Amino acid sequence: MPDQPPSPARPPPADSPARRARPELSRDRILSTALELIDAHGLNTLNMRDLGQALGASTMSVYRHFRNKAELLDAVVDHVVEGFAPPAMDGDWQAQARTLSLRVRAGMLAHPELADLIGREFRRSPTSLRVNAAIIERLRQAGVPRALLPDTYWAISSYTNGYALLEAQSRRRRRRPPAPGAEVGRVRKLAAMLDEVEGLDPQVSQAAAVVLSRPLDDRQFLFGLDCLIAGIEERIRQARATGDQAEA
Amino acid sequence: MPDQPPSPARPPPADSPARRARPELSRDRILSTALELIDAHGLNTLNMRDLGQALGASTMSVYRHFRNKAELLDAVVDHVVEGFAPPAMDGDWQAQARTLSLRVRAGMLAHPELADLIGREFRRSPTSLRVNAAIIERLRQAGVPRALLPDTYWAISSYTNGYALLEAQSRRRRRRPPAPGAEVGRVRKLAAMLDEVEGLDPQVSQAAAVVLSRPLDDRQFLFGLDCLIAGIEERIRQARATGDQAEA
DNA sequence: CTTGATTGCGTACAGCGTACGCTAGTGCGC
DNA sequence: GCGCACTAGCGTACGCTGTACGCAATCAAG
Repeated sequence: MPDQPPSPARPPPADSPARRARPELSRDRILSTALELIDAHGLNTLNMRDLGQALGASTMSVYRHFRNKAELLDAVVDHVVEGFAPPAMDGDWQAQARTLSLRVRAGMLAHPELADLIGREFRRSPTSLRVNAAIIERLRQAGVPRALLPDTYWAISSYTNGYALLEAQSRRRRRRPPAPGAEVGRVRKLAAMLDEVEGLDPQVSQAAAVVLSRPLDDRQFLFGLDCLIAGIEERIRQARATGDQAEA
Repeated sequence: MPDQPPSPARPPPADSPARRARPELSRDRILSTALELIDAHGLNTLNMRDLGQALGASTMSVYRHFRNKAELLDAVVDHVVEGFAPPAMDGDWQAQARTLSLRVRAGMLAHPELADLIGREFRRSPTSLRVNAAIIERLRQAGVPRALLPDTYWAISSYTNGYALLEAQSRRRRRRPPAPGAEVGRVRKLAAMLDEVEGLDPQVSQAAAVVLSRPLDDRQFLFGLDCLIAGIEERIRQARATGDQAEA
């Protein structure tokens, strides 16, 4: 395993009682406190001083458990990504892929402030690798042929990440869930902005406002996801038809 | 139009010769210099002092043209997004959507360091709105029915953004284009990382390494894109078949 | 009790964005 | 020509950030 940061060679003996009046600092406590702060006040406003204070400790104490802020954030992300691990499932590969994608998206939206860190790049931490390997294995077992497995995985990942990132951003903008009747107001507001853009036909800007103000929700996410899955299934059928002997 | 930052009410009369020995500071010159610095040294390392120096000016001079760093970066992004504006095209909607998506992706990959800023969120700047409105209008004219236009737009946008973001990251990791024979090394390296992850069947990690080490390239991008487009086309056909009178 | 390791802490510093006020140069009205 | 209002450019200074470093307190083992 990769060496722990400042190498806690001898971990506290676990049977020792609370060694200090204040609850002891631990990786887990730091992580969950950091996550709370991020969820509450945003990723950008998190700083080490506030984190120390929220923990009832000093700023620098955190550095006994994490080499630096980047490593801390990485661990927070891993903490969230743990939850993406696929449960036992059955059904054809389409159904499973759908469930997996929805699960990842839900996980990202559970912490919109972290979504950027989660979805912006392919992460190589042990946790991320394990979760992704498990997802890939599910797809393989569910019947996606080996030859199409990479294409399938990356296509669905890309769509899921891309959509969830946009969605997370719109949740960050207004911290409350979209009010039921707000649809009209949204369109009008965007239409007003579009009208102020020079060199734009009013007809065009009207149509664009309708499209761009459309709320990003489950229904719309599933539209794209199902289209993508259906398109891939078509390819799989073709592959099976043309080169059947390639299958084990 | 929205008020210019410090309101340059009277712009320099344009016929005036170079008023100083040093080339005069201007929005455009600042923007292109900033973009060069970002491309060369990365987004994170850009700071106002270095930017001033690269311009042959002082740090604070930039603030005469941009209210703050965020606004500057926004303008840099807009500068790049300008290039996404769709050219005149013809062909069915599938072909046009394909071209548009490829164009956006290419634009993002032309500046991998900026990709995060471009693709992470839906931007509301006049430039972004104009470009997006033009793209939507193209899709509409090419025959995407109004009722499916929002779903179609967001699905393709999400996929394109999501894929290009991942791709940009992998370009940032190694500044050189992927060497032709490096494929095997990539797989082995990832396989080694996966082997070190606990609780992972060697068989599974082997399969995952193949999938995850797959380079993100044109071919793979087009696989997902074409699947998505084909899936959407199927929906459009269905819509036309069931409710035909909805069309104008 | 001594020794060595480990956690928590306070201080201090460098890098960042940028508020503020000064200066020198410009075009306009007289 | 002469001021006048305005502006682009600049230097200084401040507050906030991450974190290097060394000391203090704690505890296990000898």
